[in-house]
Amino acid sequence: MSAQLQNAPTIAAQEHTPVTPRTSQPRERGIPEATVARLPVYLRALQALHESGTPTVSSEDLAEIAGVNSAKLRKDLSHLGSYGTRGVGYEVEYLIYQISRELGLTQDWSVAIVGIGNLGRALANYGGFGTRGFRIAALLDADVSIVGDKVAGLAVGHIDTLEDVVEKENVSIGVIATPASAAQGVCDRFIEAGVTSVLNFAPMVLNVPPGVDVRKVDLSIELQILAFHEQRKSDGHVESGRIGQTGNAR
Amino acid sequence: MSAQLQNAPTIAAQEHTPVTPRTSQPRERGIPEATVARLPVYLRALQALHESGTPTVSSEDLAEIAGVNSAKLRKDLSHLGSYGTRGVGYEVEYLIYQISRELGLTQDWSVAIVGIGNLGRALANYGGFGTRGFRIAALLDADVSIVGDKVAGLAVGHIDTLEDVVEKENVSIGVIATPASAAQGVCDRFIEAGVTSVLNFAPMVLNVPPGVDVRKVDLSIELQILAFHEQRKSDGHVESGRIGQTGNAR
DNA sequence: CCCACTTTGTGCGTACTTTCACAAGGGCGT
DNA sequence: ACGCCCTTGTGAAAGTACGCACAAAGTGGG
Repeated sequence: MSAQLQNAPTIAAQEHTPVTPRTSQPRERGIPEATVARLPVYLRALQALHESGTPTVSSEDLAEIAGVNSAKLRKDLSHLGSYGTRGVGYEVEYLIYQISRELGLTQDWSVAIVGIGNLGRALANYGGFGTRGFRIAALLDADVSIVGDKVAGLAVGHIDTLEDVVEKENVSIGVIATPASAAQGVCDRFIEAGVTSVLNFAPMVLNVPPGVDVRKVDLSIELQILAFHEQRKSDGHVESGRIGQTGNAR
Repeated sequence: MSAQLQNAPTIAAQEHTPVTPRTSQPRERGIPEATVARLPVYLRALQALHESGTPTVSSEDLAEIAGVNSAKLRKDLSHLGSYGTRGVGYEVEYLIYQISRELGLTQDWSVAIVGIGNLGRALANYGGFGTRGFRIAALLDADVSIVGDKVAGLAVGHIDTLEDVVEKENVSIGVIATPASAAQGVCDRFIEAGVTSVLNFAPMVLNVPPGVDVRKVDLSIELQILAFHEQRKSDGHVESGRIGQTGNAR
């Protein structure tokens, strides 16, 4: 056997908590976290299909592209509603819309990136943002020698303008790409300014109050997980690995 | 209510498969994937404690720092063996060694990064590598205009030397930081050259044969997951969120 | 209008995770 | 030495996730 982890979870939700109260409506808002994490993967696959002119797709085919089990994919989609047609499959364009809506991508989210080093620049230049419901509202850094520089068409602002930017641009998601030592401070300022969702690239656990979502992406952690599996392979174990691909799930 | 996801899983293992045959030895090699994903987080927390001169730490305190439930932390560590002392806690230095060993960080792993754009540079300059058992053996790119440039002290090589580098430097982990369109091709070459662990930053699912581990980190997927939760908050739901922090787990 | 074929949506069993709660174990003061 | 207090390690319960297998539901041909 073997393994394949594609999409590994080094990013992880910090915790959970029931969510979805006890209201119990028709189809109560209760999409499993694991499903939410895979929806973006399906969305990407669907967009590729759409661009290639494919009108409909079966769960089998879409699952193949997304790298998951087809039953899992159907169950995931069933949480959104019954958008498929038996005997036919799913209409690509319609499904793209439904998933986008569910993920909240039909509205625009303003993002502010703090820490414009190589990683911050990579993020700013990452094409996937603007095209998927996100708008980079500002790039901020503490280093005055780069403040004013143009990155991805935007002038880098000074970190001290964070609060102003958050308010004026209605920033709802803060991205931290600073060194670990500055992360908590930036995070606190984001929260103080009203931001309730933070994407943290700094290698440290952020301390945040209830109500704030933090997702963390840690490059070295991913490598460490790979090292673990790599070690196992040479340990003389007849292990199998993994295949399939979760989508950011954890 | 509230939430905090810290460490979210946008990175996800593609699949699994039993692993750990039917041998059943004393304490068979069977560390849960969820645990493996958290070990790097504990390791980082422990290293911080070590640097600040703390000799021992209780599961309660370490869990607090790492952002997880203390019972979970104890259970995770129990998979490695009994390295704690009741009534006292864990000896920081000893635990660092044990986790490092388990993760395979006591040996050096050679890493080759392909795609030296902003992201590739960010990765190359990321301090967490060298200090944690990883050695960047080569930086490769297809763009001849940057081949030869010095990045993080290394000269960028041409992608055509990939096979040579993998063999000479004994590369065991390949990092793909290229555009999506080039990712599969690079991945195939890595595999053909003998690499069995790949860390993919390109926004696409890689197709790999059994025996190869692929972990994927997708920036836009993380943002989409945050958008989903952010949307829920304003949906008028009295949701709770999450707290705690998984560590790259799936 | 009916039948054969295809593909969805899901009930169900299994496996994995998380968390609680507590017994077992070790240190320290007296 | 004894006993109290603290913290680990873990059994058991609860919650989640996964994937199989199949009934339900459309499609299209005859």
